[in-house]
Amino acid sequence: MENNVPRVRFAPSPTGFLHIGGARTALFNWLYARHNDGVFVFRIEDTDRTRSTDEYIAAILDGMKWLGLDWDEGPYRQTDRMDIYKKYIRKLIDEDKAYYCYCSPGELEQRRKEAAGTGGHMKYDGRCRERKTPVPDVRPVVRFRMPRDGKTVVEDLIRGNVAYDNAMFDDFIIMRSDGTPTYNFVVVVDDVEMGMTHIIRGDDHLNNTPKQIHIYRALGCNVPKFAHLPMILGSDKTRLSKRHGATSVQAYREMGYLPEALLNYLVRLGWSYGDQEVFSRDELVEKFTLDNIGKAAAVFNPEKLLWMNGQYMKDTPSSKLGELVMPFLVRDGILSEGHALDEEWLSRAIDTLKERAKTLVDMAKSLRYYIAEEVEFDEKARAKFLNEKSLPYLEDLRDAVSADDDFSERSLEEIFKAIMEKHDIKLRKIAQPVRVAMTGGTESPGIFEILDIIGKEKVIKRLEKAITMIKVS
RNA sequence: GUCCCUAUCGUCUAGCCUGGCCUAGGACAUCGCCCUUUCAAGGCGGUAACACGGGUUCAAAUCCCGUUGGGGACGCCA
Repeated sequence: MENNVPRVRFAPSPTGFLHIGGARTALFNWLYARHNDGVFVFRIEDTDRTRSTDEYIAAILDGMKWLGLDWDEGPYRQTDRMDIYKKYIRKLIDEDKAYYCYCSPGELEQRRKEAAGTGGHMKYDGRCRERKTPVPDVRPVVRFRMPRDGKTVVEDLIRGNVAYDNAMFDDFIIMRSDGTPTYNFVVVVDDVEMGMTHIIRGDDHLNNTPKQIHIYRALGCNVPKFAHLPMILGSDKTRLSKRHGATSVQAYREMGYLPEALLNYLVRLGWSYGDQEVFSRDELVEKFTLDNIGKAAAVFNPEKLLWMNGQYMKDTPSSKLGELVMPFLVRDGILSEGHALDEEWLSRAIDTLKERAKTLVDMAKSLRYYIAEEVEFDEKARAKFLNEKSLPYLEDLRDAVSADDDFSERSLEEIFKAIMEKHDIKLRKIAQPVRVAMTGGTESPGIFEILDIIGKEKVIKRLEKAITMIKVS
């Protein structure tokens, strides 16, 4: 044959932001394509015109780009392809594989309710199946003629063979009365037209698959391979939703997560490679295969994601983190827009912070005390450490630092040592008050490190401020 | 209601296909200790799971059946 290049796709519907589950589906498809030197197609399923918006399309594109999931074809939009669908529907009607149905939504809803009440099947009864004449003044839908007996087997790469009794399916609608086609139909037409070889998607589509298989057959096309991914659930084991906290990719972006970390966390929801937890992108591409995917649904655990992000923060070069943290500094009012920082200085500051910061937001927050003119004090910390007791140490330190032309880590250590000896105290007695004077709080990198980063001038200023505060109170 | 999927520590998972190496391994979280100028990080150690019941077998987390739990689908949503 002409070729056997695997072709896969990610096909979200733009009725919301790119969420965690969608991102993972996209990731698995992307990895499959990259691992197998295949083609990754991006398609927007926007046939639901009432709920799809351009804003969401833009947001999903943005999310994909941020995650670095680049596509080889697309994005295709189904609303641009209506002529294609109409052509196929025409064909099915002409071949009597589909037919017009004149039942109104109200009638259908009514019958469904009755069926549910009496324990029967909630499916369309097929009453327009053999109708030869149109009902006047009614815009009909088009239904697909499903077989009434026999079985349909879905050969799933993850779940094995799954058999369905055809008797349980009804003749589903493939075209609405307004002339637009529906999901189960367009998805097949597009996957056929776009030459998809593998359909990797959420588990929630497994039950749709037999219907789609019959469409493939009716169209006279090859059925692709299917791989249905286990779902991602919230902490209470129900479908992941806003109730469980942030679910959109951009929300994590705004909380200061790194795309690589999010991807790494997501890939481990359902996929594993022995005991390994941390994978570079290249490693993932190299190691990803469908047979390491589990079958059971996974619970999304924000704490592990946070840990994962910390791992990536540590391993990201400080210069890179500097670039990444800039927007957060501006957003959180730590730096005014357009104000530049010395790159080398920022890098050094980040060196001291990246081991402890779990997110870019954390880092920005810590950077505040390096950058700001005025320290913001935590009241508890201030009360505990900036008081009469620490006053003499702070005064001594101010005097010594002012006289210290060197202001190196080494000279500072000497100064501290001298003060410790003079007052016969341990380092902690002086380090904590100084830390509070410098940062406003009790948590920070090593005391000599932060003095070095803050710089002599500001150090003296902050010591003065602390001393004044103690004296005034 | 009907159908489909699924089931190892609180959570993500390895092991299951090709039974014995499993007194079930790793990671997050948690607890304790160490390191220490704080908070982290790091190091060391601990608590913690084969859902249940039947089979098959010399032997079952691993194979079979059932039960229960969880999830999903049954739309003129995707």
